[in-house]
Amino acid sequence: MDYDKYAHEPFAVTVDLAVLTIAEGALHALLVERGQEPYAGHWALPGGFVHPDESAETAARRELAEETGLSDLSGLHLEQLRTYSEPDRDPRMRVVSVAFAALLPDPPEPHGGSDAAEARWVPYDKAGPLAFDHDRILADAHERVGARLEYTCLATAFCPSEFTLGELQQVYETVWGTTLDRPNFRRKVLATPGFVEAVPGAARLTGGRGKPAALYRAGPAATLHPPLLRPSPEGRPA
Amino acid sequence: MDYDKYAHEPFAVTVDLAVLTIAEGALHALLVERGQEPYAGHWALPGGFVHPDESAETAARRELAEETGLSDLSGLHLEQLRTYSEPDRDPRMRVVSVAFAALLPDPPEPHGGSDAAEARWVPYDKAGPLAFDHDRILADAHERVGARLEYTCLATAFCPSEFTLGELQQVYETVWGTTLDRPNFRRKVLATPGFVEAVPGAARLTGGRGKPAALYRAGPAATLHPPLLRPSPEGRPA
DNA sequence: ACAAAAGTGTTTGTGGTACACCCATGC
DNA sequence: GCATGGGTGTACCACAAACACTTTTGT
Repeated sequence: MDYDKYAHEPFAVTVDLAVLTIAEGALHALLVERGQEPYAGHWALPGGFVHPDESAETAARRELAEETGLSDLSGLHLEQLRTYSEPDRDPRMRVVSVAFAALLPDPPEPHGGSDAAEARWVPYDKAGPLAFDHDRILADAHERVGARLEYTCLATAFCPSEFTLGELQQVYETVWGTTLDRPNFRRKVLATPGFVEAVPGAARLTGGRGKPAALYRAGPAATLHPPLLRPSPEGRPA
Repeated sequence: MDYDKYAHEPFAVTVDLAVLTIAEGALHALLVERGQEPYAGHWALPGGFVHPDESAETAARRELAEETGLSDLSGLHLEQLRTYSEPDRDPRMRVVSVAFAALLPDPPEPHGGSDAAEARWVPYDKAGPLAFDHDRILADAHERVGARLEYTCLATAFCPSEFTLGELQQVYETVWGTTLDRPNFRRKVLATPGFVEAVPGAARLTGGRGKPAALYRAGPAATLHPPLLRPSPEGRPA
């Protein structure tokens, strides 16, 4: 280790955000159209350089606000995914990128911003091919979120502050691509202390028709014990 | 984004390794005594700067070999933990560190090496206080490994290529700090397809006394379905 | 009346827990 | 024989899957 800051080829450190939401019953990712080379005109994950006085987490929130014009980041759940450091992942120079997975309820309309020509919610299946190694980052984020739904209370981060159990269930079904039994899901969630809290007296129509659903808020718990396992990913009827 | 590599204050990118093993029935971490400022004479996690042509993963293996003289890294399991990027975490300059959790079976004796005055296996409970934010990294690694034991086949990475079920159980008990019911553990492991494979005919004495135990190898599976949950971390009798 | 969505009840089976018990080896 | 550690069998309990059924709303 030496002390000369300029002795080595410098590294740049960036953040990339895989921002997910649920709209019209389908998983969507937030993408920006790049305004500059390399990959100008291609779609990419929002992100950018970490400033000298910022942590990666701080930079992630700032970049998201700048590039997409999203102002209400209060409901934003940010989670570090992993760091991508292959030497050739950016053609310009050596760039190490800290990737984040982020979840938003009630997708607001992005505006496009500083470095991005345009920002848009794109259905997850139709998102790609993306610039750099962003296809892989987005896929890693999806996998990670799916896994974390099983044993954490993460699902509430996809929902607005007050939500119905049907909406919560839709989060699981959308991310996992499965269907769940409604009565059993309901029991599981309500039996887990601290997962959700009933909003007294409140109810809301969901599909326009049908019985109004009771409303819930996210509870204080962070982890699920026991976990809410998804139906056997392998052929095993688990 | 601009293209002038030297426009900003440069970042340095390092790796830090929380290398864990089980020795004498207790969890141990691999620590080095720092030979240079800052924190000269203090204990720290092994690690160092990422070279311009390396990924963080490559750098992690190289640094571990250099600093500890460990030559046989074949059984080494490396897993990215997270990236620590607080602006003031290193007093010299802006250093972003990619942390890894690593597991080794059968702890070999480290030699001390290039930048480290000495390298040594230290019982996990007695490891600290460490230099920089390494106490936190080590704690995060422990927590992560404990969680991943539940739903991945990670435990075999703590074991030599051939091991007994008793040894595998000791991995769980040591990392979790609990005791498990032997018959039930055995059934769980054998019922999970691809977790372990029997070595035909082989057996070994373990404690010097007792019935020789059958030997197993790590199987092809990577994840555990259903998971092997640890006894209720909260008071709940799960 | 009918459809749609929320919510309740019940049955059935699997899997985990907690044991008791048998086997093989060293001393 | 006894201690020690490996391995098998079993009874009980809890939970979860599956599905029938009731309730409340809009059209």
